[in-house]
Amino acid sequence: MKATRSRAAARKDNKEAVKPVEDRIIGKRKAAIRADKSNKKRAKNVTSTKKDPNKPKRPPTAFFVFLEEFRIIYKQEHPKVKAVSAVGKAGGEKWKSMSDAEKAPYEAKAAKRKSEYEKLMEAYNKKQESSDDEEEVESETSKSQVNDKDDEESEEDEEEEDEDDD
DNA sequence: TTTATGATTGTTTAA
DNA sequence: TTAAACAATCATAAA
Repeated sequence: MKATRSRAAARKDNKEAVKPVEDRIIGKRKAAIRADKSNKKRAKNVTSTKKDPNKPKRPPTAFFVFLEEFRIIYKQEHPKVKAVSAVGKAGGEKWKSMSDAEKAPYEAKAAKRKSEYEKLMEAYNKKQESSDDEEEVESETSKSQVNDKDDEESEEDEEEEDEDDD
């Protein structure tokens, strides 16, 4: 019921309602987002901008980076839990419980991701410039995934920075 | 089969 | 500056 038209209505509603930001509005937002997102996955964009042929996705925030690990741990302790919301709630709670020092490593990682994101953005911008008239033929249907199995990204620059002095 | 949804917080972005 | 949108996950439900 909330889906479909809700996605548009929700967005508008929120705007008109102008409700507090930290009131955990969620729920509706994501619902709308999800709908749009899925749509964009197959189509193009959702709103704003014009069209992103291959716009880089936003880098995970420190919280998300932490969540990635937390999810694994959570699953280990709760192998029966299959709800994504469960991990989200638990992760969020823990995240708030963590200190800045604990989040530091996660933030560092997120920062790094962001760095790459900026780089991708540059390329993306360039592409837009190039695509000016050139209709980017999206042959994703054809290409899809060739699966070259070249996935070797063992470039793990490990930077162990244990800064616990405090 | 495929897409949407749910829940978390942080970052990003557009106006 | 502000408010909204979006980032991942994954099993399940609905169309």
